[in-house]
Amino acid sequence: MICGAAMDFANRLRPSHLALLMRIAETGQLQRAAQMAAMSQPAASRVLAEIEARAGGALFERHPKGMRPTALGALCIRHAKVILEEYGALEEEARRVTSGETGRVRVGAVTGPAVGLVMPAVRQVRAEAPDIEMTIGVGTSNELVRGLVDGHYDFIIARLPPNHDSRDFRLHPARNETVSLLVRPQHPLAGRREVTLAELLEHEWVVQELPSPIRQAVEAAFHSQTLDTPPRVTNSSSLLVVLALLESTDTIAPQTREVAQMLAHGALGAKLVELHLAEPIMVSPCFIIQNRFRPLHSAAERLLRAVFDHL
Amino acid sequence: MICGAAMDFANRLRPSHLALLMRIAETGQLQRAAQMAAMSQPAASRVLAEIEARAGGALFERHPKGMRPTALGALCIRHAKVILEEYGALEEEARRVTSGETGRVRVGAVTGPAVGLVMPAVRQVRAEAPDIEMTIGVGTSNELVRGLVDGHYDFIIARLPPNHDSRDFRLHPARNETVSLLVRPQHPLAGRREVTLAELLEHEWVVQELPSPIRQAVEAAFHSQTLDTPPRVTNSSSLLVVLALLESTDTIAPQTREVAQMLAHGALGAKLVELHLAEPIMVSPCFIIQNRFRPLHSAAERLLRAVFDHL
DNA sequence: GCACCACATATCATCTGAGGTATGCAGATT
DNA sequence: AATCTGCATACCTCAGATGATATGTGGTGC
Repeated sequence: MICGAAMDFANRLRPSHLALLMRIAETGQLQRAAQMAAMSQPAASRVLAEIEARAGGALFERHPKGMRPTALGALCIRHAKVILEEYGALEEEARRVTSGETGRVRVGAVTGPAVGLVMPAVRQVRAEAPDIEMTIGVGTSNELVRGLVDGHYDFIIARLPPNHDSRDFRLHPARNETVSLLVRPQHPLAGRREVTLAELLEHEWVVQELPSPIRQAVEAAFHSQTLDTPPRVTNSSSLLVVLALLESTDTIAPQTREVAQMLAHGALGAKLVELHLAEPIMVSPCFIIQNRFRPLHSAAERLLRAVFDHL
Repeated sequence: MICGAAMDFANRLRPSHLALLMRIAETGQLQRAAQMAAMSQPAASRVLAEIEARAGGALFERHPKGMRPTALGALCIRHAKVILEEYGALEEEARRVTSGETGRVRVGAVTGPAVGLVMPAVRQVRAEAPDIEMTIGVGTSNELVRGLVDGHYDFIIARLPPNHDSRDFRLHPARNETVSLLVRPQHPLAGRREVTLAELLEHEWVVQELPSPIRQAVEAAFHSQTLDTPPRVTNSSSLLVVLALLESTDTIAPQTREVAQMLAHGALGAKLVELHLAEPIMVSPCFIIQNRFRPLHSAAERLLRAVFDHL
């Protein structure tokens, strides 16, 4: 056997070679195949000759009118079709991934921006590129930042925890958040205008535990008016607990404005109202945070742009 | 879109690249993948970097302990498996064709060698390489030579027709043929030893038409003993006619020795016997003939060798 | 016999790609 | 802090692939 030369015939067959073979088979003429491949006829002739040399036999019978595949040639062409098909599929899918038409995005956010920023952005991207798989994580800023560092999130919207070096991140301020106070419609203060904090002191409250930003914001608001903080407080971050209390008692529940509005005015039919405060309660601002050294892939980039659109 | 660079990403992905990707994914380490591919780690690193540049995104996440595929990388690997599989199949099938383990052979022969040479050779090749598809054509030398010139046969075993330029062919003498005379067992001469031609003159004969070689050989045998040719002759080349006459009458039927032996002693159960002649009747010799300028492919080469083995 | 067509061959220039070694860099481990 | 591991980068070499032009060859058709 005259081995040695044909050591790995197929591995040296590049896709362009396969394409040439197919074009020759299609047209039956080397010349046409050559000009389809944007090369000169001699070049095509030589490429074919080299392939045949490595294959160890002729792939085409030379006829005066053109070329017709031999058994070996037909074999190659049969496989070439499959291979090129697969290459095309790979190219197409890769294009869709790199162009952000498909992919997986994982975004994290604290409750307010999750409702007010991420959800609209997700809906927008979902409409534009339905093949993107988006995962929205909601948690505390600390959890989110840890998730970002671990690579669990592509980017997050959270408050900046003090214990992380901000040089590791790329930050963009998100819009300011304010706190709304939710009550049930039967609450004595419901419908009142310009409610002061002092009036709220003696009511029941259900608030997230310290050191949550909302709790901090609420307490800061009282402190800034040299008031004590409300004494009758139930601690819970559970929305379930909050809703249960709101539904059955005259409890006041602070929530970010976005969440409050969703609950009060949304299509969910929750019968809740926002108190009208004399002065707004501001929460420490959120940031859009991404890992400085981990570039976003296209799908994530796309969602991020959508988030910016909704700032 | 930053097109232009990634014009045809997949087409520049060579099989070796795909293999590298798969090895990286398998081992999770660039180094191992590199040494599996018998290359240095930096080379592998650069290859990967180039692929990623063309793909438009990272294919692997770099971890301190190694590499893990990204979504894009997993996509490529998925397709790479299919492509490499197909390349492998192509290589394997091509190897079998070029090494003559499979393929199509078309051989032609006149009756004698068809039975005595080609059939044993075919059986041998069939046993060694069952995937070779063999076609045996039987005909007159003229038909066979025409078929050889037309490319219908890879090679033939025939007598040399005078009207063809023997420089177009490569010739090998096949073994000499002799004619046997078949009769039914009840024939008066059956079992007799040293039958002379003169004794045969007045019997019935069934012989091929002139200018068939057997007819020529028979007539030449009579002429060489200054005898007339048998007068009571039925002309037919049809084996069916011959067998019908032999079965029902005391007709003498000349056939090449191979055919006669197959009929008389074969497993077919034909009740026929060969006459025992005082002097053998020689047929003009056959040649193994191939087209001088059309090289045989491996499967044909293989069958040809088998034919030579049976010379 | 001559023109024509299609493929093959020759020759040259060019450049991509594959490979090597040496070295840098970052995270992890001890 | 020092070391180890694993990948990236820089720089150089070189074979082989690519591509164009010009020319040869072997058929068909007039």
